Amino acid sequence: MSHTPSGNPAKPAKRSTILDVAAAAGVSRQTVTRAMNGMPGIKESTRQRVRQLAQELGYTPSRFAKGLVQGARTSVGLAIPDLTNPYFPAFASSVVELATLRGWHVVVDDYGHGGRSGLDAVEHLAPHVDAVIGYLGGYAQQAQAALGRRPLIVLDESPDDAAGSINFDYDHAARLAVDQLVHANRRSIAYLEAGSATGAASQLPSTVRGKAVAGRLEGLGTSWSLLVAEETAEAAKAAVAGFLRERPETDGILVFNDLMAAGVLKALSDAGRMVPEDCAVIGMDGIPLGVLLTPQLTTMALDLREMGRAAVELLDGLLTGTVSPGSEASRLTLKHRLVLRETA
Amino acid sequence: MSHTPSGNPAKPAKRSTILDVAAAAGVSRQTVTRAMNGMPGIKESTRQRVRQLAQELGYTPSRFAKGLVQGARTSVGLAIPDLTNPYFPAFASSVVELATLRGWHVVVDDYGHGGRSGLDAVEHLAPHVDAVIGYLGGYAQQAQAALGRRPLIVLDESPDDAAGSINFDYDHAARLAVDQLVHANRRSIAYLEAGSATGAASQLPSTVRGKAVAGRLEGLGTSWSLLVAEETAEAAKAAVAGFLRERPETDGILVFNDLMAAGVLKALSDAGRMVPEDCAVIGMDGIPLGVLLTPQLTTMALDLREMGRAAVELLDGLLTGTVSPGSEASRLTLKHRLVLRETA
DNA sequence: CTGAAAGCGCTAACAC
DNA sequence: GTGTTAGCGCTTTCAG
Repeated sequence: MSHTPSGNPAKPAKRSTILDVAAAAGVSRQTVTRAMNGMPGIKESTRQRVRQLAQELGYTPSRFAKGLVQGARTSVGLAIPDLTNPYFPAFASSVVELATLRGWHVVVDDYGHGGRSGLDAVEHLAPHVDAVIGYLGGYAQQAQAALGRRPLIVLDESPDDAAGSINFDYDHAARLAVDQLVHANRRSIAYLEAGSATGAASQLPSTVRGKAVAGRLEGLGTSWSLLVAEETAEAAKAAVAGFLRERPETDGILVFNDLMAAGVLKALSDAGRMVPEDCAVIGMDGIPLGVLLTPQLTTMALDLREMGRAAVELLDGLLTGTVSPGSEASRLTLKHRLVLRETA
Repeated sequence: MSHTPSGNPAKPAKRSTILDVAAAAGVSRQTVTRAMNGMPGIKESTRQRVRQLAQELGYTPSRFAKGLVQGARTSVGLAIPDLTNPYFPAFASSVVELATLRGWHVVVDDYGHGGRSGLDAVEHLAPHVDAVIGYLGGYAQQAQAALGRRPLIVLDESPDDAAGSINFDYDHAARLAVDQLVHANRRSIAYLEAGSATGAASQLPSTVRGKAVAGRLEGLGTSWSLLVAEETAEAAKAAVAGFLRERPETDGILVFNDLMAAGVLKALSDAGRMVPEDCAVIGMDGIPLGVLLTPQLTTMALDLREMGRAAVELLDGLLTGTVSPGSEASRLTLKHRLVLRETA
């Protein structure tokens, strides 16, 4: 048990500065600097004494003054739509790990609440960071403008206006997934798209991955249906539950992402359908959640650790000037791989 | 190596400062400040022109100079052991949301990689933040020391040395959970603890929640077993799989957290046990994952949004001086509630 | 080994 | 409307 010396500092007293410590120790501020930063050219006893005093006064150097003088330690903004979808923390975890390894720090903004947009997130982050990595869902152009010279790396979005980008080869993913279903002789395939549930009226998917899936399905001349639900497991479950009543013959479902696929599995189970016997399911993302489901989810997986590494390395290149903004090297395209588990 | 011709600002040229913009516009720096910050007392045409130039020069104000002059906009560090366990992002999401609402920004450190500790995380965060909220797994004393006067809020840890703390009433949780099993006539109960798998040799749980569960079980004179596994679904699954072979009579399992409970469910299903008929399972945490599992997980739930709010409000109090460090108001204790779903 | 000066980039307070 | 002065807290010279 340790006691706080001389009472608790209750009110946020004016932060003590280097000068307070210097005065208390009867030395100059440079000596304090030397003591605090472990610099040479100072007597060990002095260092001890100064540090002791600093501790007692609760002195901690101002990050602003330090940054102003020394030049910024890199600070990266990470804009994410929804930490509640396990996909994003998995990605964030990787980014944070690798950024930390480089001595950077990461400011996270989850803009999924209160009707905020990816642009809001970037604007909120902008004053505090040297660069931003983010899933913005559009706005790349304005977001890059808000950052000025500081690089923006956008994910899963048209790369034209950002310094860097990471995209996915959805045609490849769609091909693998659709073919898997078709080769297993699935005849009535549905694709569950994420979006505002405008009813099943719209015949065209709106997301890039949706379009890729549709394209492949059309290309094969397979009969298929489009379903739309909000990007949550619950909404997916409800949408599929309703759909199964209309189209009981459905024997294969492709899903926008794994989280929604979890909801689809629930709907199938509630409807008494065996998976994959009666109906196969393929998700997309490859998050760890998939193996915890019953049956375990077959999915188009991205290597999220690899993605984090790609993002951080790309940013490093942009920051050091090794990679120039908008150059070929600044546009990455990653591919999904088919992970066969139990649902297809 | 590609060198970009002048004209395309590729290399990280020396950041342009307010003076560069002032010079380019032929005005004083104060006018630039007024233009950039939307301050009054400036002709609209001048503002436009200055902003235009700033944009072209890629000028963005130095956060250090600004912070030095204006006093810090609050920056909160969030130290978290593992973004891969859905519990933590759920909590983080809430903290980030509410901090953002207050105009704060949040620097996240996930210290679960590379053998880093909670203390490492705080030390890494310290230079950049005005306060830290964190699951540190010990180290509160040293972490608070590293922060000096800046408040530290520790979660799920002895609160003695931190400015603020949030703890859980595990006795209450253990009572609810154990009684639920006992009243359902479960006779051979096991508790799966998180920790380094030292073999089933140790007869005593090491975590606070483990001790609470053990206490309740002992108090009731029920026969029970202690199991230990690392804090992952996979490890939990393996541990339980092995245990079920030794003790096939097991008919109720209490689990350290929901993630591990997911693994337990898999082990049970692999062993051909029906849940809850053959064996009931109760998790702890109340993360969204629970409802996606099959069968849906019964659990001792914390309201994570509520927790995030409690943490942010407590921090606000500490920062403004409304709450004094170490005072009664700075020590919060939250209770779990039993959420009955399908596994018990 | 220690101290004194200069200045990082910005904005608040006052001139004009 | 706009410019000038001062100074935020720190580290980097450079003297002693």
